[in-house]
Amino acid sequence: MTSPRRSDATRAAILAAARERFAADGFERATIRAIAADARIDPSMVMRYYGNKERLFAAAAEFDLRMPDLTGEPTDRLGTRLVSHFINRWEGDETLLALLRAAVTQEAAAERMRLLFAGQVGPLAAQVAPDPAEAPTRAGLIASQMLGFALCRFVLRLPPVVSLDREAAIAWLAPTVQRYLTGTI
Amino acid sequence: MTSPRRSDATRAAILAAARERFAADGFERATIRAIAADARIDPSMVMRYYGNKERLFAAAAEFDLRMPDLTGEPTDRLGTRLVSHFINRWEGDETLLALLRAAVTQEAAAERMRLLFAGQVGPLAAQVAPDPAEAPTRAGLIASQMLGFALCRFVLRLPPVVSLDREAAIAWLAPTVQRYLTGTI
DNA sequence: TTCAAATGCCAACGCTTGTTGGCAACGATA
DNA sequence: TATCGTTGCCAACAAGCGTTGGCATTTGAA
Repeated sequence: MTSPRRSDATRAAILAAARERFAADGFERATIRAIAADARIDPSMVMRYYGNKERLFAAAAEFDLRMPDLTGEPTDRLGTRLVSHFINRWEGDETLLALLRAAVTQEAAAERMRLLFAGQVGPLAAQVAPDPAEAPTRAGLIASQMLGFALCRFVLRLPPVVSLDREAAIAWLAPTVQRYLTGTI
Repeated sequence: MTSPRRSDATRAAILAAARERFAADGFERATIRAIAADARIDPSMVMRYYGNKERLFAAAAEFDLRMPDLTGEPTDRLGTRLVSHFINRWEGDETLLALLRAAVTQEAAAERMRLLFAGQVGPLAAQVAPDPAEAPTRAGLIASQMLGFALCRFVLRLPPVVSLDREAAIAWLAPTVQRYLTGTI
């Protein structure tokens, strides 16, 4: 049981600013100075509370996919449920965007991304796939489609992908994910 | 008709080194000094021949998807043909990898990626899609899957995606691309 | 009231970066 | 041979970066 510190508000402000900057600019273009300015504190405070830039990123990019429990869900609705859930997670929390932007050049961020999909999508695939041994492959394929969609929509901003509304996106992507999850090759 | 210059070999060496570094490290982590060292010349030569780092990248990331002519191809083989072609392009030329890594943080690279898919996949989709007006959307969806696959395989290196052999990758992805190209929602 | 810990800012360090200007060697042309 | 553009390197610049140490102020407990 740790008692709340007076600096908790500062720590939180730093973390929020860091998430925003990392999401918008990526790891190397987001500077400690800019993050500190956003949080209205001195850059040296960032160092005191988080040690260095890498550890700050590690703290700011803490993320959980919060995969839903799909037991009892009709098998043919799994794709729709999953795509809908992923879009929710992407749009409700910019941390995943920060993670994606950083993972392209930061090995530590890439490793976290690997753990995220292997550890959270993998088990879900193991539950519903015809052969549980294929679960990692199926999780990887789902990652390729959902990360690719996020890349095109939020990072590259391909106009036709940006302008897809939520329902159209689900209608297009759900059958793909459904097949990666339960279909046969 | 421009006559060949004595420095053409140097220019080519710089360009080759730049492609390699940009592909491996991304735009900001690839330094002019490192590129010059790889090319075994002085950093100032890079500036003389390419002006600045952005123009060097623009020259190094010149790329064409070389989309094949698919007229006369059986409609149901389009997905396979396309996926196979994309994998060839990815594996045969690291320029596309450099472009992807840079596009995540460099607006100019992102713009080039947008033009690449709108200008080269779009027209192909317009030929074979049920409704040509949907061509941009279909091209965007194909981009989301193929870029997502490349992201997971070459950049993030998700183990199950890396270990997919060529045939398995085509078998999984081709139906997806086929549906994005010719299927209905 | 006293005092030590916590909080915050300032100024500066050392390093790397992209970029520039000048100077020597070379090579083709006259 | 004399000349002039080309090719290349060296040294240095200004700017920005992550990071550090010291000093003032505030806070909460004794």
